[in-house]
Amino acid sequence: MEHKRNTKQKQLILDILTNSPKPMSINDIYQKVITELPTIAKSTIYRNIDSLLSQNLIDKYYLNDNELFYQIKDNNHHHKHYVICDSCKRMFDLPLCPIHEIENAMEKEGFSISDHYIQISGTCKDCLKKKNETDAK
Amino acid sequence: MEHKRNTKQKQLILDILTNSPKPMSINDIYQKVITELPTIAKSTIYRNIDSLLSQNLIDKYYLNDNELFYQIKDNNHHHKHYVICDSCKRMFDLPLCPIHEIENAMEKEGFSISDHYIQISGTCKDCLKKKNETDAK
DNA sequence: CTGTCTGCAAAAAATTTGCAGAGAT
DNA sequence: ATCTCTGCAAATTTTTTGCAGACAG
Repeated sequence: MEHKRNTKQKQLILDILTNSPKPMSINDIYQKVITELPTIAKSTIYRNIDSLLSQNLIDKYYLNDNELFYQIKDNNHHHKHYVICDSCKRMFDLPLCPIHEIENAMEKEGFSISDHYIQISGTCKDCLKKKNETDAK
Repeated sequence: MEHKRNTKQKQLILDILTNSPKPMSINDIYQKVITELPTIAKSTIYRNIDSLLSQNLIDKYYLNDNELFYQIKDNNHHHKHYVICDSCKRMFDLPLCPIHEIENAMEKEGFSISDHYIQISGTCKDCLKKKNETDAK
């Protein structure tokens, strides 16, 4: 069995994802990486993202537009519950997780759940405030 | 303002999506279309899918793997609640919609919700049954 | 008729792969 | 020392675009 190694390229990608307040696309990551490692090849990004996914260190998913996004796996969010502000793109916590009720209901009907994904979008308190201030002018 | 026209290509794509019990990828659609219209160009599929999306006749979303899927818009599901069987890819109804509770809690905290999306995946009753029968052999 | 839509071919964009050398363990 | 990872270039795959003719309204 092959053994995954730690390289500065991989570590850098992981650091960038760890410090990003929001999910990043391959291009987001690439743009950020080349400021520190200008000679890196894009294929290295692809290969490391695959590697990190298979090591279960990051999550891959899909936002509203046409791109895949990657984000560090957050142990407090192994259920994928996202709340995203349309305006500032920050992500917030779901105040409650309703999935267990659903799970119970569905398993009663004979469906075995392996995964779930909840994404809620809207405008956060801060952006609403800004918006109101602008409108008032 | 340009006016959208109805062509047999577009109608065929819409019919195929209407009659499909499950979401289809661009390739799924293309493979199906060429059995009736062998000379159609793939770019026509892309263009018509864009057109149908902008007419709000279909929904676009993302399943577990790396592909975009399209599905006819179902008026009973304007909230995007999907339950998908990993095995047969059929889609089922959510037995209950928990979003209103969450909505209340979040709006209390000052977040204004514009959209939400719930996807639950797993194995359906039928596929579980098949699986058990196979395992038993 | 007036434009939009189509098929084709070509272009552009995104992702994957082969390889020889660099670097991690 | 071994074997994985990297950068580069090329190959492949996916999506978009330009154009002249077809065809819907």
